[in-house]
Amino acid sequence: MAIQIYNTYTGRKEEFKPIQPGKVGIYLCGPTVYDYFHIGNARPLLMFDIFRRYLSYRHYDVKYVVNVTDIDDKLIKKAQEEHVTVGEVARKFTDAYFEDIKKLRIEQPDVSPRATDHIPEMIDLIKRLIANGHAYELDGDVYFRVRSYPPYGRLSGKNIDDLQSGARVEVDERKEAPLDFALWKSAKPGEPHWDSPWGQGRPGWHIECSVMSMKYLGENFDIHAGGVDLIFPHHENEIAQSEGATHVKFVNYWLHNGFLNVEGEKMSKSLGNFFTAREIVAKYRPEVIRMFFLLKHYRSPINFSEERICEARQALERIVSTLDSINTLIGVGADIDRSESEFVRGLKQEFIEAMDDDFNTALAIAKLFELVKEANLIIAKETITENDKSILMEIRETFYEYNTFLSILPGEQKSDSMVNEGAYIDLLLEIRRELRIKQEWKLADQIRDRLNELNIEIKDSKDGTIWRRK
RNA sequence: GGCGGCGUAGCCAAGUGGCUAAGGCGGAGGUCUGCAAAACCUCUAUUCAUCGGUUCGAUUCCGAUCGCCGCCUCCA
Repeated sequence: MAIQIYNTYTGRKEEFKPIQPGKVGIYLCGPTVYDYFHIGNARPLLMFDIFRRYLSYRHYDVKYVVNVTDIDDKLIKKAQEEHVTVGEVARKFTDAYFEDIKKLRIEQPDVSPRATDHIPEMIDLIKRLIANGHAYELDGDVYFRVRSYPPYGRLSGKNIDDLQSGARVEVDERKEAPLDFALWKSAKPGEPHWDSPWGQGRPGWHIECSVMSMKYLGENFDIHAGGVDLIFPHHENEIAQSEGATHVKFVNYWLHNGFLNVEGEKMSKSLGNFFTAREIVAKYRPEVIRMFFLLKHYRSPINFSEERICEARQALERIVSTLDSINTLIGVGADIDRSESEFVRGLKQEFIEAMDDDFNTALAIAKLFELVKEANLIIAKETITENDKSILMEIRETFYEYNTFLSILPGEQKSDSMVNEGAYIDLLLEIRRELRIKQEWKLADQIRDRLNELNIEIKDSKDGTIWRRK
């Protein structure tokens, strides 16, 4: 079965057929760097990174581009408020963006183009649009002539007449039509600006994505992604601009993630009901946050609350503790010959089918829990055969394999101090073991309680005592 | 007003024209244990918002109703 993807453009799931066999070009509308991004903004960054890595896992050669919008109204406003330059705002929050995605275990895109590095290309594209009648200049501004592009509204399922009657924007009287949107804006005093054939100014918001996606992925590329709120007008405008200039189909598959809500309302800066990603990642492990998102299909809205995050943490704990048990039972590095069991193979196939079906991570994760259940059943047995062991190994290998794109297992990297700490804890537990043999419960319990206060959890079992950080 | 989506157990959440409606959290029992914690196991929806229709058969398709949400303006 081939990979199926829900395409907003056609409104249905379609078989994914890359333009070039074995290769995929993906563009995601990235952050506007005027502030730290919040946990809702993290959803597309996190999910599409997983999809991109999954496609790599499925042997596609993926080129993944996520832009950085470093010039727009919000940056200008922020700079004015803080009495710094727009460049300083952009630098600060671009750095923060890269730090934050790293903390969330999101991999670097192959290309992270900045809007301000592509002004000449934007000017070129606008020139082409003017030349072929899709755009017009007005006192140093340039507008796209929506009426000149008949398919306008196709992506968002809107028609131009409805849009005009429902328009709530104050209409710029100079424009030919209310829906015409800015490609180039003349500079106001004190604003950043670039020279152009229409005087000094700056690009409109939508043009950068057309330019940068086509520059790095070609005039026609496979996948363009973003939040549902970008469907209109941003992506609609991108299509009009790009196809108006090239007369080539812009994007084959449009993917849109659902919103993250807080108590039923969307999380947004303007509503003030947001948490920055860095706040959340400081409070919960990145794996937990990833699990939280994975537990729901990317196109559905997801409700954010600490309770939901804690549920995700518990769910993840179930996986991690089973893997721990496997490791203590058969050793971390053990390598015994394995004949792939029917059971594991079946579930692996179901996992892949779930992922292939429009990236149904919620279903895929459920398959993982069925593996966990099987592993626990084996672990609980009185006698464990060699065959049992090999099944446990297969299950463990499966988790490691899928973790290459899920990144939900605890990170390997441990600092030196943590390694040392581990040695001390082992020492304490060794002493405690002696005490328990001598039935000196009081002292033994004291060690347990004190370690617990230090967030080290002790679990006694017949196979010995294991510990972990809470 | 226009367009789109959603309504599945206490909560979260997949899914399908007909076989036992996944999985997780929580809860209840049990196992293990010096005690504890943790963990594990078992159980936890005669039913899929409501009402009609199509069908041999619908939670799944169609229509209506009610409720919730998003977009139509910057927004992931």
